[in-house]
Amino acid sequence: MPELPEVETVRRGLQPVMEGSKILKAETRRKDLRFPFQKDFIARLEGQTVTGLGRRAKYLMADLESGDVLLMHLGMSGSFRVLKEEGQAKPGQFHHPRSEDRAHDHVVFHMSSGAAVVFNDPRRFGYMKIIARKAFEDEPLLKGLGPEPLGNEFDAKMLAQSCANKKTSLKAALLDQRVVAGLGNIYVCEALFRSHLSPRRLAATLATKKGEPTDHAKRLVSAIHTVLNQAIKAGGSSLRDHRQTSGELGYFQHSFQVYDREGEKCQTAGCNGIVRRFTQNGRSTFWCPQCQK
DNA sequence: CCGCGGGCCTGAGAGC
DNA sequence: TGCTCTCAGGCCCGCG
Repeated sequence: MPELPEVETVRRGLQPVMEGSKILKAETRRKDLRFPFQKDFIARLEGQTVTGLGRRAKYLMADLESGDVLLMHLGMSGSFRVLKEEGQAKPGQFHHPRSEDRAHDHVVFHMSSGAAVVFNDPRRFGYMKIIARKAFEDEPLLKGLGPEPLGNEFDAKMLAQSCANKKTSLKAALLDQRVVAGLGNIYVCEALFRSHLSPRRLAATLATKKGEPTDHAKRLVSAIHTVLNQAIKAGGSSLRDHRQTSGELGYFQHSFQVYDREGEKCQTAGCNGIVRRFTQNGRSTFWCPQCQK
């Protein structure tokens, strides 16, 4: 499911019920997600106050007063729901609006704010890991990540430099989390479309021979900013699994111009192209061959 | 080091 | 109705 806008939407939903609140009880309902839970997973969470809830790329990070950080990744199908605890008398019991989903509720945090925070993940590509804040710099999961696409350091110059020596397509480069961290298949397709750049173009063409950013690089960075900001504002894109923590759907999928729109007319003004689909590095690419060059 | 393809899982939808 | 096949928003790992 989730790319940066979906993860950011989830972060904003969890923040009010987690930040400044204590984890009274934590439950894991199986021994693993993508990886086995650490043996001391529960012990390091229970009794801890969450001092901050942040995001890095597609990771959620809960800072704990102990100095630990709870790292959470939604994989392909992970989602969080915020539910109201039904009563102090029955810890572990909470109201669930979609009872048929209970089979994939794998983790629950019972917060002192009165919220039950439930992690659901049918495919279990998601995972949670607790790391010490001191060891943050060395964390292998985070170590190679490139810049935040909405951060100050990500600009045309930086993008051009990191693409300059790449031997791969622009599509593959943008999906590479070492180049820019947080984009996935949907937003790469949409950003390329909005900047009229072909997904097949060589990534290295974003830089001149002197390593300066081309106008293409500037257009692309600007399209990435626009599409991510609009998607966050829309609560993300709900194709299958993504939900806001309230259970509401995101609605940016209605604003897709190419993703999942094979065969439809190109929306670029004055273009009479048709949206096409092909496979690049094992993933579907949607684009308009007419106006993306 | 880099780029690519396989594999990890479950579920939805298409086609027969 | 039900089976089989394909595909899905991500990313680690091993190979060449």
